[in-house]
Amino acid sequence: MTVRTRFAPSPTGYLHIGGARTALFNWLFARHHGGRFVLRIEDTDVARSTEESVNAILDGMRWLGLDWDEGPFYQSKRFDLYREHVERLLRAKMAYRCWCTPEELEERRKKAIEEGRPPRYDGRCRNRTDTPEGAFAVRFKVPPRRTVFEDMIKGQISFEHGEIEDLVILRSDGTPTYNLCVVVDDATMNITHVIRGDDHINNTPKQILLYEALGYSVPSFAHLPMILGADRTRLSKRHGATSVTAYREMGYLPEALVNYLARLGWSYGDQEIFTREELVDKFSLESVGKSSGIFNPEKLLWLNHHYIKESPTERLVPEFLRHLERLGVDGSRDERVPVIIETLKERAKTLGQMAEDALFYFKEDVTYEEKAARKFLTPDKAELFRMLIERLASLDPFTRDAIQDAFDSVLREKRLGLGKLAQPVRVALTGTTVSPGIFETIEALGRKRTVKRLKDACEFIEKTSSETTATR
RNA sequence: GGUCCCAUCGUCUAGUGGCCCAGGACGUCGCCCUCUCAAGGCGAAAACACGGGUUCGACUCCCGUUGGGACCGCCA
Repeated sequence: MTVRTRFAPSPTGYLHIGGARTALFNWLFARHHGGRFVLRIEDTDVARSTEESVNAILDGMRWLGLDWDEGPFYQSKRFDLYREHVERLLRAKMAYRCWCTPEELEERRKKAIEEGRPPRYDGRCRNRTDTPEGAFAVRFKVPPRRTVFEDMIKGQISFEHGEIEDLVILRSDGTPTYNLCVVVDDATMNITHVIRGDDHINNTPKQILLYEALGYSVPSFAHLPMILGADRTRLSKRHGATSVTAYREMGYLPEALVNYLARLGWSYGDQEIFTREELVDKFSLESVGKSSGIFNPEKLLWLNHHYIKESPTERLVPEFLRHLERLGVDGSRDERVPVIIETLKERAKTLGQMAEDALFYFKEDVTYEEKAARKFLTPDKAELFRMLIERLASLDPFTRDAIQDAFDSVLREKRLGLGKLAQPVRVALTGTTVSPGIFETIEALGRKRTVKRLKDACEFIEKTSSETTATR
């Protein structure tokens, strides 16, 4: 039998980091076994589901490269199928009508909690023979025994049915509920392995009971440990960015996120970096851990940095331009872009940061950081800058090696170390004391701008030195 | 509160009874390299929750305690 897995998000928000990992593990498992990966949208809660959310989820999946073989299927389009199944259970007396209203149930629940009893449905409509007027829900009759199943990650798990209440499978408005839909869908879509978060463990016995009642074979289950925030509670908005989209917007690479998510809960010896192919090749549920993991943004950042460094420059160009644009710079027609990226690759942890760091290359005028200017743009530098301008003007080709030669010749003549010239030039060109290596910076900035900025710096020096003399 | 799940450095983890006075990675700290910042190299601090068993021998097996988490809906 070929492996079939599925990812079944409910479209009530964006693709969450936790959801993305569930999707990834399902995808990896299917791909590893040469199986099929199915996408299903669980939108039975019509009120909370939105199309916008569906699109966000699909976009997120595509961006991460999690392609699906079938779907997306929408539960909202399969209501007839679910109702048929409910009918079947009703006819077999495995389910019954319940006329208790949500308000009554809520009241009983409250009372039960107050009296210290478990807040469970008391089954009062179970053996009811009359058929009152009004809307009714349908409940599944949970048989009195225990259910044991073998979880592929957690091992054997067992539940005493006394703990399970007769669950509603059809609401009084005629719409089916989650537990029924999942079972009907997974069964009719021939899902062989249900891989999902372990927050679903408590639903599993109910679902197994439904499979059995409906005469379907029960799939294998694998419950993934949760991803927690730094405070060890379920990862949520309070822990910072949790949507896949947000990471894309910040300039993370999908391969970094995929690699990070794969390693959160799964491991392969001491290996940290995995290509997509390696992941598919090496993934197995046996090496998925049982305990929940805390989302660590620092490590994700490290991986992102790694992938930025390793990516071919062409790969980064379009994304880089996008981030530049958000900062108000159109670099699309600037042929220096690849070279500029080269200078920044090694030090940018995100593409967003790379764009920010690249801003000085594009600005018309440099604004000096006050402290930097005071320290490095001192009167003695004007002469050095002029010598440099002269030599740079005649360089051909204008490459980092040639630029270094120009520096060397000035330095030799003046008997100075590189440090004495590099920092002032850096300030003149970028306005700050931090930038890529000075030769590559100049090469990427280009001759015209370099010369212009050095000249501007000379003017600045003259102006400030005359001011200080004047105040003396 | 009930049910279920979980428990190795701050974090992700390796470890499936002797190879472990516990290995790797992120982060942190120090040193080296150096035109700044990074990158890179080298090094350091840092963990088997606790208590009982089982065993010649437990991080590894069993039980309990403690701690953490999830779920308890006519949400999914």
